[in-house]
Amino acid sequence: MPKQTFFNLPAQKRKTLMEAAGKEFARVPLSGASIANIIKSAKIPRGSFYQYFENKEDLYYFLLGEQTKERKMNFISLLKKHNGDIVEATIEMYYDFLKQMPDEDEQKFLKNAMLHVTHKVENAFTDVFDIGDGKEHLEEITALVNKERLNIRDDKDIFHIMQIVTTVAFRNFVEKFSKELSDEEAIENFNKEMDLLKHGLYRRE
Amino acid sequence: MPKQTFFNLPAQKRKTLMEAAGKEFARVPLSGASIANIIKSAKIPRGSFYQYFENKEDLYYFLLGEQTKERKMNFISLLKKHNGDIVEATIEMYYDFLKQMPDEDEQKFLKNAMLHVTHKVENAFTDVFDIGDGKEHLEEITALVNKERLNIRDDKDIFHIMQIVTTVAFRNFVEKFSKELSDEEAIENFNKEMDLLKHGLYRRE
DNA sequence: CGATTTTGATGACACTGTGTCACTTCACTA
DNA sequence: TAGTGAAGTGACACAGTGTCATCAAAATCG
Repeated sequence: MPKQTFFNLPAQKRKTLMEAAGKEFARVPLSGASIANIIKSAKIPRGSFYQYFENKEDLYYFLLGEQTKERKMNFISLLKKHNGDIVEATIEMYYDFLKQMPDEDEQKFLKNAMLHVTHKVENAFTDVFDIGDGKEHLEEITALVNKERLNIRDDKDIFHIMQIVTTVAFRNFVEKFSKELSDEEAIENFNKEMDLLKHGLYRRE
Repeated sequence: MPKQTFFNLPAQKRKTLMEAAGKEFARVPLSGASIANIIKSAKIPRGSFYQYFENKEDLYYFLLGEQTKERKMNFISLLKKHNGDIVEATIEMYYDFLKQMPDEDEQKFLKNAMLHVTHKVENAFTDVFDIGDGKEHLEEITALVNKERLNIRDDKDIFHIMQIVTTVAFRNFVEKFSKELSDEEAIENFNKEMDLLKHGLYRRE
């Protein structure tokens, strides 16, 4: 997390800084990004950077979190819209994600993130639970889920289902970028896999 | 890929070098590893390192590939053993992987790899297809698979099923490391999820 | 053989980038 | 208006990378 100093900054300066960071992380993946470029582009001195952030990673994960925040917030409402159907909600989330695809820099940033996924990056995308107090949020989702339709014994299994669906969805994203699939191809693959998840890999007797 | 010079090296020297690399990559994740440490430990001059490898990453992915080679080779025989059942074969692969868990350095190396997974690392684990000529290998697997039991329309769907199963299996590994689960907990989670995959997330009518 | 060419070994060096720290400036309050 | 704590600043020490000119060894050839 950025230091308090960063949050005390005037909004404009904060925005400039984040834009500079976005630009640099769009240019190259985390490992290749340089603080020098960011501060040059944001026109702040080196010392200030360390006044605001622990290091490059600190800024990076903060930015990633910000960029995915809205997308994540959306899940609850999608769940309501689809009458508690987790898979359908995730499918629409996937579509939205593809459609939204914001400005070019943000797109490149995401691509870099996807191709150099760390455990932390993956969590940023798949932990739809982890907003604010994670516990409560998970409970909220659990309550919303339509259990009639699901092949589960108890509430704990909902967690596994979420896990599976988000993991496979995420993998499909990474693939879209790494294999440079068109939206159509990506969606075709994704739908096929979601279908297999719903009805099972094994044939029904 | 390492340069030819590396493969021309006497076996002993090559081994020493790989051990030194293993040690360094066990100590810290790729981004933190230093060539200086590796060459000091392997007692070779800096220039020689660049005679053998393009850079740190080159060595890293080569080492990763070597360490997982045998584990990957195993899949075909597991598939035969389980009469072409992909899920059962993958389940046994997972168990083997947990049980084998070799010397401490190799274990730490894997842990670092898992927690800082790049798209490339994930592929190293999940591309059970990609040994030697990928095309042939995939066909070999496709031929072996027992399609009677699977919920598929054509051979292309087998690919999606492999994708799903290996992705979820891989995610379970990462989780074992990141949440420091015991073997028992890890296996319980994993079995639960494999079961959901087999029979579907949706309830059978 | 000795000469020549090719291949490999070596470490000093230029360069890039990080994080720190002593010092300055600013904003606010007593 | 002096005093205090927070924020700003950039020079610097340090760590790491990749290259290159040079040397050594081995293979090839007339």
